[in-house]
Amino acid sequence: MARRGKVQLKRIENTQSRQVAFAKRRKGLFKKAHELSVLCDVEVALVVLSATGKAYDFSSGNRHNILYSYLQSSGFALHTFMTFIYKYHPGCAAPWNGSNNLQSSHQGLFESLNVEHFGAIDIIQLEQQLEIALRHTRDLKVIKADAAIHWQSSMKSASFHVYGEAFSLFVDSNNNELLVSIAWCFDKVAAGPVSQWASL
Amino acid sequence: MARRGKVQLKRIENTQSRQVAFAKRRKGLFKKAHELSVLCDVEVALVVLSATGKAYDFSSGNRHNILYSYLQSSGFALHTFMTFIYKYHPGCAAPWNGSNNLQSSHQGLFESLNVEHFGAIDIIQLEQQLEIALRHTRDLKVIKADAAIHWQSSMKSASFHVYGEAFSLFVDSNNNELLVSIAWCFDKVAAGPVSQWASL
DNA sequence: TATTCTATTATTAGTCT
DNA sequence: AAGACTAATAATAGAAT
Repeated sequence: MARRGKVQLKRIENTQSRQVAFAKRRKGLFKKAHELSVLCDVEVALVVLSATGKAYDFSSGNRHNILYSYLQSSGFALHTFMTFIYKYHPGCAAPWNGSNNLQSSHQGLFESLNVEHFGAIDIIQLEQQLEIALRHTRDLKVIKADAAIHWQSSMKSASFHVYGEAFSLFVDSNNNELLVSIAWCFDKVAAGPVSQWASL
Repeated sequence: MARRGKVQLKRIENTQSRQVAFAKRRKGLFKKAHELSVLCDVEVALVVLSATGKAYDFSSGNRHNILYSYLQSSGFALHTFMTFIYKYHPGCAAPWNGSNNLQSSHQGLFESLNVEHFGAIDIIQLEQQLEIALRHTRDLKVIKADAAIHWQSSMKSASFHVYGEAFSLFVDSNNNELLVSIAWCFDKVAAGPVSQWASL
């Protein structure tokens, strides 16, 4: 026989029924999401996280997808974190037990990782891992960035990188000030008199 | 009469039919998403972006929602951007035509914004606005950060802020190197010999 | 543009393999 | 646990308003 009445909108208490319902309804929901995106030509992003932590995602395919763009836009920060942590604290970043995409891409060298090829879920899980790793790393106070300041005597300037951004220290010949700038910012972001610095 | 046959899975070409279908199916999809989250006790996050750029979202209510956490986790970067752009280029960040939450929270001072109280869509739209504003600002090359380097003669160090992070310049008394560090990082992140700097 | 109507298709809970 | 069946409910295309 089929169902006796309409479904009540509350948690299905029987575990087995709940799991079966989850599989069926999840499939239905994803189908509907896909249909909506195609029929109505709109962007859809959908993430379902099971009680056991397994994640399922859907996003309408093109690169203009809002969630995709959003994750993409944070890709820079993510890549920076990845490189930074893996380089200086590889142990923390090790336990990748996420989705297949992630594991197959994790071929030892994070520098070669192309975040574009990850799905939304990979990135979310990766970032969560990295946050844990970062917190742990900060607690241990063991981060070391060995990137040296590069001196350019001819330019009377020095450059270094932090967070993936290129910073410059240089002397303003007009007022003899020490300036700090970011590569893309053509004005000083911080300044102080060279005289005081020289007296250190 | 009702429909004649099963629906074809392809873009509905008639604009009016497409818009009606969008309204109906969107409502249906959100209902299904809600049902799934309640019946099966799972997390669901759903974002739909219409062709005209209007965003609709759903996420199962609790704070452990994966999308919510994700957006939450990027709150720092967002807040930094907000503060930075509003402070130095308020005109760019002005046209807030997003959801109600955002407008009601936008009471003049961005410093007091609490990103936690925003919904997913608010944050996505806000970040998009900020990205446009930032790109515009970079193009015009008009960003000026007037934060001065603060010299502490007694500490033989100087500090400045970029991207909301506190940086320090100081001299390592052991090897007479100029060091750059970030506040939370207790080791140097970049270093160079003072002798070379002094000769500038 | 939004809502109602209704014939029809679509989904799915319970059941059985 | 995964799929097939089926009666029953749910969703919705097209039309009217």
